[in-house]
Amino acid sequence: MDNRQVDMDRTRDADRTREDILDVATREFADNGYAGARIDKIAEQTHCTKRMIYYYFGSKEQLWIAVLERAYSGIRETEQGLDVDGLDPAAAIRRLAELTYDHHTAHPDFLRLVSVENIHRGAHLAKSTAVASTRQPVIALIERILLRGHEQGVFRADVDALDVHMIISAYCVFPVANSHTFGILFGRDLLDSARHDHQRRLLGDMLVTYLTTP
Amino acid sequence: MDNRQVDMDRTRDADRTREDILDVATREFADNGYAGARIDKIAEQTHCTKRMIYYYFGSKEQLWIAVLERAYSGIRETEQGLDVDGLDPAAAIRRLAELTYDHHTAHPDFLRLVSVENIHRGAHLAKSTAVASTRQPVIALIERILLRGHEQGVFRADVDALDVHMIISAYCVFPVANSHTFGILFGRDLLDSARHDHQRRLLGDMLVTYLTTP
Amino acid sequence: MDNRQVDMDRTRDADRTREDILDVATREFADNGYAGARIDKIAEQTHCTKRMIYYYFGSKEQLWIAVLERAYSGIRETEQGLDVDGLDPAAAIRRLAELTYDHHTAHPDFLRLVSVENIHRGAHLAKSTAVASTRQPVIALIERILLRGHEQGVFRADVDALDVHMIISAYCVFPVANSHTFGILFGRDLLDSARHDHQRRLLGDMLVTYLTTP
Amino acid sequence: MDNRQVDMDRTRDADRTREDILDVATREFADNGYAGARIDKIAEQTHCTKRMIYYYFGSKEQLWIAVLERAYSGIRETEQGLDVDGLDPAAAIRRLAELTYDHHTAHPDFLRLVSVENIHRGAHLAKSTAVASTRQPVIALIERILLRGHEQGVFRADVDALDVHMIISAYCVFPVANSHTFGILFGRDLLDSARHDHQRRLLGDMLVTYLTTP
DNA sequence: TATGAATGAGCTTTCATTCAT
DNA sequence: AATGAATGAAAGCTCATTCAT
Repeated sequence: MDNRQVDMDRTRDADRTREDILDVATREFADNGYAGARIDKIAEQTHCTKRMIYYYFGSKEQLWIAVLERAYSGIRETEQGLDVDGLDPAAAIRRLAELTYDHHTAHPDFLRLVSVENIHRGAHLAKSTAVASTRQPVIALIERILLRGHEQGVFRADVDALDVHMIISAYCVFPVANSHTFGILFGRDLLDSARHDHQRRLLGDMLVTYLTTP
Repeated sequence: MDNRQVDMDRTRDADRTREDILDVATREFADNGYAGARIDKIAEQTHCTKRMIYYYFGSKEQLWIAVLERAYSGIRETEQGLDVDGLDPAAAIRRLAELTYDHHTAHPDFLRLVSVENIHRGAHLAKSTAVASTRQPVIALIERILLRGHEQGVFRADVDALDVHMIISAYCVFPVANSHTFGILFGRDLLDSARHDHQRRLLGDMLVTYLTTP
Repeated sequence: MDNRQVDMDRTRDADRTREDILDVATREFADNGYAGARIDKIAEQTHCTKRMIYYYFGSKEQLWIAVLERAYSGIRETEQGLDVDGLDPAAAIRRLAELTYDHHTAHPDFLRLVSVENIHRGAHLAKSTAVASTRQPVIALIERILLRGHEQGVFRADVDALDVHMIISAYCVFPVANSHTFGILFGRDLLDSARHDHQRRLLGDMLVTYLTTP
Repeated sequence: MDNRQVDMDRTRDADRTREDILDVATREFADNGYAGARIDKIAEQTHCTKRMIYYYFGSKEQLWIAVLERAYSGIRETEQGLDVDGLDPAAAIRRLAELTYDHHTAHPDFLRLVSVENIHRGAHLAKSTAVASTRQPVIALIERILLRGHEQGVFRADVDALDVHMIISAYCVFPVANSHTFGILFGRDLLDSARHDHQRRLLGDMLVTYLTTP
């Protein structure tokens, strides 16, 4: 192997190690919160030593930020993979709502991380230039759909895209972020796969009904 | 003073100390999560010593459970203070939604505690007989309103009370529980008092529109 | 034993533990420098656990400051125990020089600590209000002696008390602070007790000769 | 270029790298002591990697010894550059004292290294054959001056060259080695350039006065 | 000659908890 | 009912050093 090849292999190994650490750290932070997460436990479940975690990430806080950043990049990619150009406005909104619902229920760890970060008042996310400074294309997307709906005379005019996004987020976050306490208090498992379709459809129904009522 | 009087005073002192500890502990847990909360810091801000916390509550976990129980009793009292008998069904639903919205935005610490408890998969709440075994009268209330609405022909029939409760909860929890990350990512402060009325009305509008659309 | 007695005993125990820690820490810091000193080693040689060191002093740095403060209080007490009122000016200066020489050669650890603190640019001493803000009565003492000598016509007039103090300090510090490198390079043990009297007398001779030469 | 030329270039590069490392290491050790110095920090400030430091010096301790050796060679060269043959004995002593004073105030890092080495009881210097086994010509020089002074009837006879050297060293080392603690305690900056001439002259005055007083 | 990745051992510090009174 | 002193276990983190190439 020539030197270039060797360097690429090393880089690939290093990247793999980094990803490996991030995978395990995501689970540990999501399961135990920031303060409850243990660097030792992360090391144990990784194919590397605790020392390497500091070698790659510098500190527990920076590891946490890296975990957060990667988690946020996931939902953004999902949103960017969405193509609603061929759909009528109501179907487009419904499509976005369903996509969000599916992503959140499929990635409970992501929302657990978000909960933890909110407990810490977003202090770490605010530090992350990678996340904080990113434009959120989903808002522009909703704006386009709402405008199209209004132009076609099917949507009411007085609706704000950020409000719509908040409604979708709130509805999709809740069953994941609060499933345990809700389950204990009300005896219903919000993540029960038997309820998935019903619950997802309810969001679309409610939104579309609201948007199409004059 | 006779002995009985002395005992009552002691009891009152003890109660006051307990409440004092719970107040401080609520803030500490809400601000730092379960693992991040420090018994030392709670003791510092209380008019008693660390040893007293153990005297009254036995352990950090039991203190946490006591904090949770007291917080849940707050929302339950609010709900039980609600009287919708004089209102038509739409107004009644709107009233409940607004009451919930107001309670949650007025008690952000409560929802922070709930977030923390969900991170821990509700393990402590499940242990608490005080909370877990309590009937949730709010569901029965919603059922009565929905039934009345259906009987009067103003509400659709195919709506589940628990779904309605989840919608309300999701919408009311989100601005409080996720205000920081949402603010950083989308540049809008969901707790801005200037937006309070608009946001609260939007929930009622959306719910009533949905319920009254055949 | 009544409660007051018990409290006093506890206080005495606590004080003894503190002093015990300071004794051992003084040696450890003097032997290894600030960074080289090990909290573990201090704990080993103390009748208490490592945890207690943090209980009493809070951090390695604060322990270091406490060690420094106690060391400086030693030389100050020695100086304040000095009474030169009955001596003529030349004898008084000689007495002060000898006292300083004896104190420094008798407390090599003190000067090792001072060396270490100078390596750290006095950063910790500057923080210590106990030491930094203390008046140094020795300067006033030298001023009085110099004035008396001038009034009696035996001392020259153009001498500054701080210069005299620096000369004494420099001469008394060097054999202790630099004994090892000097010994290796020049083959003479400056702390050899056989040389003590000669070296001590030389300082007095030189100072008095200088002060009394017009 | 022929092979010999290539080898010479390599050697020159290697020498430059060595010097580069020694420069940076000198500052790092002088600023932080032996244990406080960080190989990582030295590497950062050098135009080479950490691995190279080990390649050239083998270990932290050997690097420290190399730093010490180079520092000592500096003062020795200064002393050897001194020519007092044309001066009368008093002027010669004064010249030596001034030269030493100037060298020490001009090279504070050197004395910081010496302080650090004394904290470690000269253990490393003793290992260094380069330094420990070197004859110290300065002593012979002082002996010659003293002898000449005595022969000319201007100096007293009972003075030892090593004592004179110690006096000079003590006086010249102190303002540099103890400037920080002295400044904090007595409010005078011993390295203030405005005081340089005065302080340097005082040493010569005192020495010459002592040597010339019968 | 040169390097990026990796590490074992040990560092300072923290924390919920208990002991003795 | 109340307390100051004390602690074992483990946390996050660091450091001089070496491996593989």
